[in-house]
Amino acid sequence: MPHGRYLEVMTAQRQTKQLQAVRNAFESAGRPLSIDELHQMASEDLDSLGLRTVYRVVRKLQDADEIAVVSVPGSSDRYELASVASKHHHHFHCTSCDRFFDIHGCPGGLSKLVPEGFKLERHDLTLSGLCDACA
Amino acid sequence: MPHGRYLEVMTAQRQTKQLQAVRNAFESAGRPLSIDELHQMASEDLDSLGLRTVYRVVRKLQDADEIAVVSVPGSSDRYELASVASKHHHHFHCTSCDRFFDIHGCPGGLSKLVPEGFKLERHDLTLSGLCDACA
DNA sequence: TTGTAATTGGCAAATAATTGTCATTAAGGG
DNA sequence: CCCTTAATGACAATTATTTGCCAATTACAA
Repeated sequence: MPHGRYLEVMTAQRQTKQLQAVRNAFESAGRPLSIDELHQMASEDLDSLGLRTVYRVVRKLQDADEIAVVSVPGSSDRYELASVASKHHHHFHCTSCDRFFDIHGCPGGLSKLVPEGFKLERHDLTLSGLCDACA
Repeated sequence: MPHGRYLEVMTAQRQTKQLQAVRNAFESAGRPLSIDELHQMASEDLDSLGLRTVYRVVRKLQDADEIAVVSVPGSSDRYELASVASKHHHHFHCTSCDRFFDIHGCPGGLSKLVPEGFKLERHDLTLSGLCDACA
């Protein structure tokens, strides 16, 4: 049996405090979070939270299309709310605190950069430097 | 003693066929290469080439500023000639063959996307889709 | 050609990130 | 309030990548 959204939807979902703590972390952060950031932030609500559980909750939220993975250059994967991910946007990476932030807007005009014969399907832009707190 | 370019420059450098095979791979590919791609391509010149040696040669070329690392989203690091890296450019990632290609040109106008108080230092753009061979 | 030391390559070991296992806990329907 | 079983968390195990080690090889200066 495939592991996926359908199965999860059919399966009973318990509203555990661990799940809530991770959800709260996404809501309150308002930016893409790594597994470790999620663990740290959600642990403030629930100090007994295990890293193993964070991995499992993240997988479950992914399967439920509640969050989406954000692959970034040079750092580990981040996750963000699907409601945010569904709106085209980009990210800013602070090289000092290693946090990622959402950037709204897009330069556009990228199709003219694509070589002859190539088929453009998506693009990712990462600005980097210092965030307001670190600057 | 620090491990760095200065030391390497002072140390005798032997023109081994392994080093030449890796250099040739960079020259003939004309695109950023992963460790495994380097190993595969250079092995066509020199079938005895060990992966361990590729790691070492890449490190040495980095220390000598002959090549630079290219961090990309969702895939392992690539390396490209410093002469290419020094000219601002971006990359295209083929999701079918997993190869990266150089893109010349840049959309520009990114500073207006930066949030108030943030300091923009660099940016990375990755287009993705299908390369000409896969399309 | 010879001597020396840089280089190589196979394998083990160190890293780092994620997952399997399983006894225990607890959510929530009845 | 129970009872069933989903969920948790500690730990071991796995996976993937990179590096340490060292005997054998080889570049190249003398």
